[in-house]
Parts: sequence; structure tokens; C-alpha cells
Amino acid sequence: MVDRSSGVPIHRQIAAALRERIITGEYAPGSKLPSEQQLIEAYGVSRGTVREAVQVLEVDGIVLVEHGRGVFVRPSANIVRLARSRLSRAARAKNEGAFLADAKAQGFAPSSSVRVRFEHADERAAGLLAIQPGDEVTVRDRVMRANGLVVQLAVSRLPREFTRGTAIEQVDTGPGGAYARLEEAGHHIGRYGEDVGARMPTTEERSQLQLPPGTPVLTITRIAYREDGTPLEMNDMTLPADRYRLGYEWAAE
Amino acid sequence: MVDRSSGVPIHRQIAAALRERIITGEYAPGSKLPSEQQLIEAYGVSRGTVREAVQVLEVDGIVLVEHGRGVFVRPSANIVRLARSRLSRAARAKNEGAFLADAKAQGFAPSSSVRVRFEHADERAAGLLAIQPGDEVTVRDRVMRANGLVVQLAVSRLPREFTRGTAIEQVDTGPGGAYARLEEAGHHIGRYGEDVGARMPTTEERSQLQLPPGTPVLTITRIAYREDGTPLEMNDMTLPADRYRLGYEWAAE
DNA sequence: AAGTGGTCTAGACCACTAG
DNA sequence: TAGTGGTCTAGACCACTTT
Repeated sequence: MVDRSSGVPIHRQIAAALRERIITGEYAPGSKLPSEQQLIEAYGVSRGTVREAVQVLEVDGIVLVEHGRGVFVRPSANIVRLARSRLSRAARAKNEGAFLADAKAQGFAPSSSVRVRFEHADERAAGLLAIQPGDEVTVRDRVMRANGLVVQLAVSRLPREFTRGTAIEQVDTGPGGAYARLEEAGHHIGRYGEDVGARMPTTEERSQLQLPPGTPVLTITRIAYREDGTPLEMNDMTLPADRYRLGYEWAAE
Repeated sequence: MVDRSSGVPIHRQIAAALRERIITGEYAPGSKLPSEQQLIEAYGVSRGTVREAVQVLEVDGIVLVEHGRGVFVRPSANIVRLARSRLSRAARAKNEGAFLADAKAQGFAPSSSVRVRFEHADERAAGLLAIQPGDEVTVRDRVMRANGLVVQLAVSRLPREFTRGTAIEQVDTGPGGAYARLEEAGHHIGRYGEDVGARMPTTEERSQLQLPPGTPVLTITRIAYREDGTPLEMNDMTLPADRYRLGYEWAAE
């Protein structure tokens, strides 16, 4: 079963063999792999070696290891497509923020909890919001859920001068969300910019988003600009990469 | 140094301690962490335990482990921002394709190698290109390099009816790239759409892109539409997530 | 209680890198 | 050659899940 003289580490050979069986469907999505004890006997190796093999598959995001239950072929998650064009006045007019608009369009049961705080802008925030480091910003920290599951983290920062006296400084921003309040205050949004990247989650994010090992997160920094080009808001969003794809579209010229 | 009764696994405690020293800068980017032997003595644990601790940091993408050399704090890679708006006729007029335009704007020395082949459309390609499964498509397989390093993989597919008799079926598409040839053939591009996601790389991608463990890839599927809405090209791109961020911008309405 | 994976130890030998 | 990480073994005890 294993070639001990090939130079290829045994645990890699075992991982490759298991991967093969998963790809061919012999081990179907959701099904249980042989236990460590069974693999030890099947391949005639020590426990440490089979654990290394399984770990390779876990890091690659192919299997899920559950303490006390076993190792399972990871079922492919439902992919949600977020069309960024939905960030429209039309949706706000229907009493919905960007997240609600996106989620409902996908058939979710969305909910979110918010914490509001105030802080002094760091270098990055100041740069993106075109203010001075140390200037006061209103921070809205949101945890968004769909069907009870945490699916998105968002930290929104606005120069406090734009939020003072508005519902943006409250937990409940009212109908249409923060963007609607900004427009009521005379700050009409002219453009959006988004900056998209991906990285491995921090340990904290991994537990908040209930991410299995081997799952990256998408990070989006969205900046909303007033019609005169002044930045009104920056929003740092974190999404599990196995559940989201982002859609963008633009005219050729 | 470690609390053996806290319930927190020792290797996690060690990983947390090392992470802390990295974040505070005590171990600067690029610098060497203590060797396994030193960690064994410092924390009074077995080798397996310190190796587990280091592995946590490696999977999190915080350190790089080099056989025979040591463990190093991963230097933050230079982030390249790709502004999708650069995909313009203006750039093509200057004799550059999308990748060259992007790369030069960032001060790269770009190069790329291409392989052309023909295949029959699978379900996904047929759906995205609005053709029938089995219809012939022209496939351009590109490996893009910057300063010699592989930085991007791209697989472009076009319905063959649009490429027959054009330089798109050659390795060298000529000045302005494939899009310029399409326009010459009367297929004027009206819109672009991109679909962005992230995942862990396959083993093959990891070696092609020389990715360290713990680095995800960004996947972009771009579709170019003719002015009448007909899909002309789909392009599956794979980029190392530690080196790229994608920029998008659009008007509020 | 039985079966599963999680953690830890102690020791061995090998492969790669550097001086 | 010395030091580093890579692989593998054998055994122990623990924590979680299921019956």
C-alpha cells in the first residue's frame, strides 16, 4: 500500500491515496473516512503518521475533523453571489441596507447585531477617510447572521463630523440604514470603491465565523464617496471565502 | 512559562506567546525564531509539542519554515493593487493587454508564456459563454511572470466561431492582445463582469506560484460581453492572495 | 463502556543548509 | 561537520461522542 523507499514521505502517500478516493467519489461528500485505528492497520504505520496524513487533507480544506466523531469529507458549501450593484438607492427606498438587500435576494433569513463606539483615527483610517490621524471617528461594529449562522463581520468607520446628531450614532440607524441617514444630512453618495483581498483568518475570526481550518476569508474595504469626492465611510468586511463570491460589472469604456 | 493545568493545550500557549512576540516586533519580519531545540529547553516540553506550536503559526501564515535553516517571521509581501478600470481601450491603443497594463503601472518587468489549445465546452464554460456543451472553444493558457516570478495564472476560453482565422488562435495575438483582435473582427466589447472568490491553492498551484503554506489564492472569472450582450470570452485567473488586492469602483446609481 | 480524535512524551534516523 | 527542520515510531493519558 505504501512505498517506503520511494523518497515520498509515507504520510503524503496516504494523503494522496485518500484524496484520490475522495475525488473519485468512493468517499462521498459528508461521508466518514476510516478511523485512525483502521488507517494504522490498513497501511501498517504508526498513529502519528496517519494523523499527519489526515492533517494534510484538513489544511487543504478537503476534510473536516470532528473530535469524538471522526473525519468527514467536507460537503461543498452553498456559494452566495454578492452583486455589488445592489448597493442602490432603490434598495434603500425599500427600507433595506446593503446587507439585507444582498441577503434577501439570496433567500436568507438575515439578522445582525451592532455595537457603536467612538475612537481616534489611526494612520490607515485617516488616509482612507482623508482626515487627520487622531480625529474622532464613529465606529459601527456589526456581526451579521443568516439563518442564525454568522456569515459576515463588518467594521464601519465614519468621520464623526458627518454622524453627530444623526441616528448613525445609535444602534438602530432607522429605515434604509446609515447611508440613508447620510443622504438626509445632505451628504449624497456619488461613488463607491471596493478593495478586495483574501487571507487566512485570525484565530478569533475563525471562531466567530465558525470556520473550519483551511478556509480563507475575503476582506473587502469599501469606501463611500460624496458626490464631491469626499470620503464619507470606510467599511472593513470579512467574509468566509467558502460561502461567497463577489460580482462586479462595468462598461468597457 | 507554560501553564499545564489551564486546560489550554501547551502547544497553543507556546504559539500564542510566539505570536505575541512577533506582533510586538520583538521578532521582526524576516528574523529567525528560536530553534526547536531552544524552544524545547525554554518551555520544558518535548519536540513534538514545539513543532505543533510552530505549525500553528505556519498555517496561520505568520512564519515561514525552511528546512535546514530555521523558522522565520514572514515578511509582509508587497501588495499590488489591480484597478480593473485599466482594462481600457486606451491601454490597448498603447499596444498592451490587461496584464501588461496592470503590471507596468506597478513598476514590474512583466513577461508571459502562452499555450493555445482547443477543447469542447464543459457545462460551466457553456453556461457562462451562452453556447452548447460540446461546442468548440479556443483555450489560451497563460503563465504570467513579473521579474521572473510567476505571479498569475490565466485560462481564457472563447467560442471558436469568434476566433477562427484570427491571431487569437496563435501564441502571439499581436499588438493590443486578444481583445484588440476581437474588435477588429467586429466584436466590440460592451461590458465586463468579474466574479471574485478565494480558496486554498491546489498542490500544483502551490508549486507553480511558489506559494508558502497558509497562503490562499484569489480566483477571478472575468467575462467580456459584446455590446449586444453576447459573451465573447471567459477568463479564469488565479492570483496569490498575499500579493494582490483588487480595486473596483462604481457610481452610486 | 466503547470508539473516536486531541495532546504529549522520548527517542531514532534522515535531509537540507551553512560555515 | 554542526545545526537545523522532516519523518517515523511506540506508548500514554485525556476529552468528546455515541450506544
